[in-house]
Amino acid sequence: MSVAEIIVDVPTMQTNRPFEYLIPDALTDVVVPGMRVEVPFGRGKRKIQGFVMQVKDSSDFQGKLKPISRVIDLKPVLSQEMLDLSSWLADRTYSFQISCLQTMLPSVMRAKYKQYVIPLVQDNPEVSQLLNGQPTFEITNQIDDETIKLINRLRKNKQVDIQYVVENQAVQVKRQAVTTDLNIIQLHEDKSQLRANAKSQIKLLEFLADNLEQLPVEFNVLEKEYGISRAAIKTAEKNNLVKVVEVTKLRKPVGINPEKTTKLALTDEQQVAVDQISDAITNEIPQTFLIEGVTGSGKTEVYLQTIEKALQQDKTALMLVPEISLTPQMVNRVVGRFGDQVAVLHSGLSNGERYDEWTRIENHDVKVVVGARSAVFAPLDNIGLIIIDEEHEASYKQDDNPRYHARDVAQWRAKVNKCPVVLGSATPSLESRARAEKGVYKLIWMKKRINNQTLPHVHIVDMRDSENSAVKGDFSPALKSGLQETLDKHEQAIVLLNRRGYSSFMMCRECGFVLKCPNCDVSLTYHKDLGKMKCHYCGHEEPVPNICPNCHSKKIGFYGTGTQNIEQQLHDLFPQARVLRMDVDTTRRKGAHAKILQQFGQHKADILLGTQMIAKGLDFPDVTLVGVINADTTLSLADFRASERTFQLLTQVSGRAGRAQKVGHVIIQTFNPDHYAIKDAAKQDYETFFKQEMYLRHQSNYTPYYFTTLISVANQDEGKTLKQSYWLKKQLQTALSKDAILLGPSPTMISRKQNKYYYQIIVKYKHEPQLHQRLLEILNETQADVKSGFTIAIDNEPQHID
DNA sequence: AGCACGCCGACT
DNA sequence: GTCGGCGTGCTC
Repeated sequence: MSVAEIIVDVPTMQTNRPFEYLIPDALTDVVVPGMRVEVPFGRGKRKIQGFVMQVKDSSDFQGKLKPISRVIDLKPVLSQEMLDLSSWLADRTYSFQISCLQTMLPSVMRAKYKQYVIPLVQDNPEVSQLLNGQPTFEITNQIDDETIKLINRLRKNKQVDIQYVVENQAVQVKRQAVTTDLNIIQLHEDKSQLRANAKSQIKLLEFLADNLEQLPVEFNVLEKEYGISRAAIKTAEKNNLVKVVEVTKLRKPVGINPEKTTKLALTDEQQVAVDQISDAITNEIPQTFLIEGVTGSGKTEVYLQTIEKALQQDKTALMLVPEISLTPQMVNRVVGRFGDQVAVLHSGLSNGERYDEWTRIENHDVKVVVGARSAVFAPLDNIGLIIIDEEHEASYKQDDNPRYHARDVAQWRAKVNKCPVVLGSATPSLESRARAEKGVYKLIWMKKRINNQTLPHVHIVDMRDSENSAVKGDFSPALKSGLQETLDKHEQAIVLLNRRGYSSFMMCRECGFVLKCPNCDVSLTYHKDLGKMKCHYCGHEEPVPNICPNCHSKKIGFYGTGTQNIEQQLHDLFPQARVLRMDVDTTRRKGAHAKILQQFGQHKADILLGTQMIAKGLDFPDVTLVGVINADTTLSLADFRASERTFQLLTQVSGRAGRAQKVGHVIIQTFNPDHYAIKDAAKQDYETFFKQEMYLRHQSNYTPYYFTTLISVANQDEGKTLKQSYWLKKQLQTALSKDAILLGPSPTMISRKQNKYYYQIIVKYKHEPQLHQRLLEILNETQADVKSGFTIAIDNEPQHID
């Protein structure tokens, strides 16, 4: 007897454990751990997807085992390492194991479920009407209640049945591609036969001649990278110049073959770093290194040379970068060094493309994977090195289930693969830096900028000063003249507006009324492009009112500063300057982000205006001025990481000024010029900031001195939410020692989102062996409430508290 | 999640 | 009496 333990695709607490299924004789030796299978589940004829966790030859189950219906994959899609990882992850993040398994795979591998009504009788008028001449009727979630009732009744009376279909979306799509039988001489001959105005044909033949060894090449590559249209290819096909074939395997897109780069000579500091990490790779030591390297100290070269080391030893390497710095600049540097051994997992990929990249990795076609957070689950074998660049970035933590931190996953995989982890940052997170202090991580300093570039001159502008507070707009005289000077010298400037939450809202000057979202407890923000008021949480839209809905006064107007507003001010102050705005609105479209940066890089604009996203890892040699409009908005948040985030942001953005030969200037406008986060950022002095911040974290019992767990509770009914919160707190109290600190319940900063009320409880602790178990029990005990619209979320080591 | 079972009220 | 409302509990 062959039995499989299977995690089924039903994300609830009650089904969050393996279920046993019989492996039919025909599938013995076919069903192996890590494979997806289709199984019957429940009393009806429902079929769902499941993951095989284990295969064994006996079962303790008392009832009758059902057999596996069919296998979805021919070979396992998850290795034993990943299966083990999913168990650990589920436990650590308090999430369902099925959710963990699914996050490890490309989204197209998630099963799609469909239900069809199939007739059991021929002559029922109601059935005939429902089917409407079709053999089956698909049940979608748009079907009205009446029809659902009808189907249920017909089913009870055995007039119809319901068929469940598990669909696998992950099929390799066939793509059209071009190839040719002609050789290079024939191609040139044919080209010369063409009419001179057959531009596309000439272009196509030239391309083919240049890339003969790369054929076949996909249509979409030709279209996107070379502007050769489908029509042109068809014409060429008609004239027997080319052949059109279908390809399943994704070819490496020809266009993004960047110039090969070679190793750069290392500075002493870089050499030390490379040597230490290489040692750990060679000796297979799962040590975590923290490279604390100022901007421009050449961390990337260290990454590249250590990756090379891993490859030399026939190992693979994984490099994580924040989504936002996954720019062509960055990617080209890696691909330039390692060529087609690299797979890049960026957000610009379609789901199909992502699946193709995943397949390439899974097939061992690549040795290096570069990607954002989720790339930490890349199906690499024999990993020799894991790098996490900009280690402090909050985006490494996923903010919905499973709430994992890529750093933790990386360290887990490092242990299994016996390889080092390299964390790199100019402004490490407090916890990482503290671990380095304690010797848990090995600290590597890189204090010198390459070519001894000088650090930018930073000027802090006190906005409380009379000359500054008297100004109408948001630009102090100092920033204005700084910008003017930069423009005069034909150099470029970056203007940072801290946080988008600070954008325009509507307030009545007569009664103080603020226009708010009807579903969420936030003010609506004005979107100039839509000409509407919009909620950032639920997407609710409404027209801009011209009289106050409360007191009917006409004195309702915009307040606050958004990027659009600042852009207007820039136009008014410097009419001749070309301004590029980069924020959530202008970068919503895929690829828009890269396009804006490219334009700016080509000096097609003088000023780049934007939010946080312009602060990261960009390297524009002509930028000599960075202006920060409002340094303090992140400071005033009621979050224990507020200072850390402010410091990191200001340090990062200041690092953008004056690379290459030119001296950079940074002008920071603030209402808190004496705050240590701002003063230390101005001096680019991480160590001083670290000491001060550690002292304050110690005072207020926060990370890294204490562990934190955030539990948030939500319900449509505010009273119920509060009652549940207090019950929860009491439950926790009984499980915790006197040393633990229990805060709340308190309403979240946005206390109502999508018509649900949110309350949170914070647990701060040093050693609470009971806590984990108690939280799991609580999750189990609250199952009934979850069904009635109640939610409970547990965030282990939250990145922000709001 | 989806389904059955079971217990209540208001209908032919 | 019975049809159908939803609360509860189970799924290998």
